[in-house]
Amino acid sequence: MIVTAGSNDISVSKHESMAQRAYRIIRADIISGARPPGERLRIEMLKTIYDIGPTPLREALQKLSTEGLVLALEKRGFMVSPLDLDEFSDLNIARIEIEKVALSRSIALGDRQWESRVVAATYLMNKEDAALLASGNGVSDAWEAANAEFHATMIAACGSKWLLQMRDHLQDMCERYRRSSISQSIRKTGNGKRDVGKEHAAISNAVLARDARLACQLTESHYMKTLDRLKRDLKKVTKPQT
Amino acid sequence: MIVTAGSNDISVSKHESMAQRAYRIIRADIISGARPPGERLRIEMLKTIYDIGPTPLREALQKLSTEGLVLALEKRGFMVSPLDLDEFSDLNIARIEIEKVALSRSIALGDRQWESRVVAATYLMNKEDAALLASGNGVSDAWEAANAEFHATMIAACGSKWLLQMRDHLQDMCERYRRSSISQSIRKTGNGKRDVGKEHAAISNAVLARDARLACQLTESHYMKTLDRLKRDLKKVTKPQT
DNA sequence: ATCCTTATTTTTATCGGTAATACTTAAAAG
DNA sequence: CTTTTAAGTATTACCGATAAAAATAAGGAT
Repeated sequence: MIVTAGSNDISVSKHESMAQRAYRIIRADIISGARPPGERLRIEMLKTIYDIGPTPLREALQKLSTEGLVLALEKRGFMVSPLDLDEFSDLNIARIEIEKVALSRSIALGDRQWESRVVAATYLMNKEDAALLASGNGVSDAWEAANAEFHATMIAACGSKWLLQMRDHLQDMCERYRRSSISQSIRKTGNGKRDVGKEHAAISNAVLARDARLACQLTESHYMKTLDRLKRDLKKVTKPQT
Repeated sequence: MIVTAGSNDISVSKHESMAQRAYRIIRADIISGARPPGERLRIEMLKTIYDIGPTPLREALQKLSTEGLVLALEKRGFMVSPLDLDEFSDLNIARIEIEKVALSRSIALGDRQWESRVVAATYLMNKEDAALLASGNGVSDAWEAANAEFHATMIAACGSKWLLQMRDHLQDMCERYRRSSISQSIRKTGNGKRDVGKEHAAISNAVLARDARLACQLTESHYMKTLDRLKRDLKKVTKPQT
């Protein structure tokens, strides 16, 4: 199973309703940064852009406001939620904590089948990490996919769909911050002086050794390193435009 | 600050939009059980009941479907999400795990101000527990409020609004199951042979002693006891009606 | 005679247009 | 310079039209 980076599994049905289509597309556009934080989402404007009527558009925006990606202003329409450094910290705290909980549970509950998935994901991740180190010109889409799959697999056996769903949601929220940072520093270095491959390998070993304590600790510091770099890069971006 | 049982803080504005009004009311009706699980939510029907037009109703239902309280069926409208024992377990696992994380963080980060809030909430809880034990005829609304405030206070200093928000959401989802159970056993016994007051007191002591380990353990078993009773009562209710 | 399949009818969800209402901005007067 | 008023713009909600699905009835086959 291949899981694209930070996506909820929204199946693209043939007979997709206009509301669902609008929701899916606008959501992707917000997370990718195509619709920048703070941008006002006027119905008239969206109507012409996406060629979708006002009613399904409003439904989509309402859904997105429940998720937190869109802000519904009283009698003043909608806007893409602005970026806020404090919220980013908050978001990451929640994400990392939930990830640790899920990881511990996964390690405690995972069966042989799960172990094999871990081994498989680690293998792919290892290859992609090597390729990343070799090429040196930033992360590829393949690496992104392998990375997402790697971390998703580690916690897959946690035994709670809701726990996983909340993690996915938080990850999507974080993704938007990450993209904003990347669009500035244009995916410059692979990962500075970090050897991400080593970190991934260490996590995988701890997981397979069923050492929840160590696995959590490694995962936390793994994410924290990325977080610190993002925070640095984001300090310039967090002025929401009106 | 008084927090009513398991409610998100949806402010009731004077110039509330029809969509928001619909969302708020239908949400409350679903959680309270007024709209039973599995019930189809036809727009025409809701239009006459709530005296709200079809567009804001659809917006409200879309929001609720994002939350998980309502199920959106492809080209077949909406229905109240059916009750499912497996999902209830799932939900509770997530809730308890997040609660433990938040509690640990709260104990580590809480300041004197927070301690005083803990003491205050414990005091009220203690009084309500005593009243509950004395009267013997089931939990009162005052007890419910004190209980919600008690547990909310313990984790209030966790330092992540998102963590708290996710807990609230999960709690609301659980609440619906709880209400279904209660409507059957009609709030019969206070809590069987449990002395909930003792449990609350023990949790409070562990929290004030900054013993995260013990506090988590006590909180977990505290919730698990309630959970087991609910599960027993719910085994009869979980046949979703068409 | 009964059951299954098919066609028709009725119900109902979905979507786009439109009118009314509220807000914002800009300009003019005090 | 501040305040008030008016015009323009955008949001909100209702309505009608379209299309899809469920229900029912009819016809044929076993």
